[in-house]
Amino acid sequence: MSKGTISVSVIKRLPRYYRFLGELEKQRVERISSGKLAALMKLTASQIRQDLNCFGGFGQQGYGYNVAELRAEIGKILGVDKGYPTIMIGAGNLGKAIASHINFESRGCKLIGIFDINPKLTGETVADIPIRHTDDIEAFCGEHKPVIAVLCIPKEATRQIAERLVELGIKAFWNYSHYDLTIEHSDIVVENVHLGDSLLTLTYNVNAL
Amino acid sequence: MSKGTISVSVIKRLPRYYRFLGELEKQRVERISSGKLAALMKLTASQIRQDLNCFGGFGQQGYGYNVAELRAEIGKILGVDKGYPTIMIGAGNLGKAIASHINFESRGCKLIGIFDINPKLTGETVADIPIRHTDDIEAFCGEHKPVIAVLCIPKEATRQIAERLVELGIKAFWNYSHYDLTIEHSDIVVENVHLGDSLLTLTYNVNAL
DNA sequence: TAGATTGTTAATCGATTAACAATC
DNA sequence: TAGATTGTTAATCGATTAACAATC
Repeated sequence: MSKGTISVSVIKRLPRYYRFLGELEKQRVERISSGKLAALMKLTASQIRQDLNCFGGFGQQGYGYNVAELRAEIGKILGVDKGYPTIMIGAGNLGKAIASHINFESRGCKLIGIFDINPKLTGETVADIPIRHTDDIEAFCGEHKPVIAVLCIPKEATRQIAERLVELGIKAFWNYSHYDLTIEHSDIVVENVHLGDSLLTLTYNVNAL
Repeated sequence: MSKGTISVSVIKRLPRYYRFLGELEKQRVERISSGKLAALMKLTASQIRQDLNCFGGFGQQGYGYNVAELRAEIGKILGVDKGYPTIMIGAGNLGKAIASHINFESRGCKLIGIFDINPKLTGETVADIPIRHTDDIEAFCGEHKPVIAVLCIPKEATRQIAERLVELGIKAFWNYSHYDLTIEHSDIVVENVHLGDSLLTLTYNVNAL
């Protein structure tokens, strides 16, 4: 399938391709050329063809790409059907919003547990999932073997919780805490989401107007 | 101050520099060399010096950089004190979480209004700001002249609301909707936040383990 | 077949890294 | 002064774009 290692630039574009192709499929567009897709996504046709050919020849000369087929291929590459068991730590405003707002299932994840250190939240339900106390993480992980953890906790707690979760077999972190998580272990992946940085970038660009 | 146009790669690193320097300042670190900062941030010393010299010579040979001073300079470049009047459209789970979770003030923005199309939410308060009905946007903008809009609305509504806000003088969008907002007007800036894409990237990286 | 459009190689462009003279 | 570390130029690396032969 692949030809060597795929660059992170390419990987970060894949979800966007997947999204646009989903939209096209919904509009019952059967096929699309790299040129048309490029115009739609504000990329170059060249880049699209280069990107897709990292994974294989999904197109056909003189025809273009079959939308449904291409979307399915990219979905497979991304792993949208993996259903990785996922837990969330921290059920404050942000945690609750993420839990109910993000469609984990369509992104290869299945949210199966939510934990918070505040006992007052225990028993509350978010996205049909009961909030458990942080003390129960060990027992829960032992039983359900989650692979991914979403961290919606204060930055002070992040380092420590992450270590604890690695011990329990967590392989990936989707980190919303105000802390740049970098795990030393090489077989752990981290995606840091810094919403504040994103806003600050916007502010910078407003200055430039 | 600047030397020509700054590349987006550099700009996107600025908030992270600002964050790390804030942390160092809090720990009462007075000065730091590009080498030490690079080790901390997992960058190269070369890159840090290159980045900073896009804006001017903030360091001193043989000494390094004064932490507080450098942070202040970067803060000024980013515009952390601008206090751009900002409104939010959409007060669902995500909107409420963003409004209460993000410190707008420390990022050059001042959240002054929240709007939702659901009349049941009107009057509710989030982050000390009353939720208004979407119908009141025009009157509010006429009076308060907001510059930035945070969009936490469904993708179907985004295009239209954005156009309406541009008419009302909004210059920048922080867009959380499931829609790639691209404004044709050249004097409008957009920061699309696609949390779903971020999760999907994580899923891809988990597959690779 | 003729037209369209891919897959892929080559050229260009930009960003990162290395090196080192300047200087605090 | 000697040591450290910057600012900056040059070298390298990688990513994007252009071009075109292959082919549906």
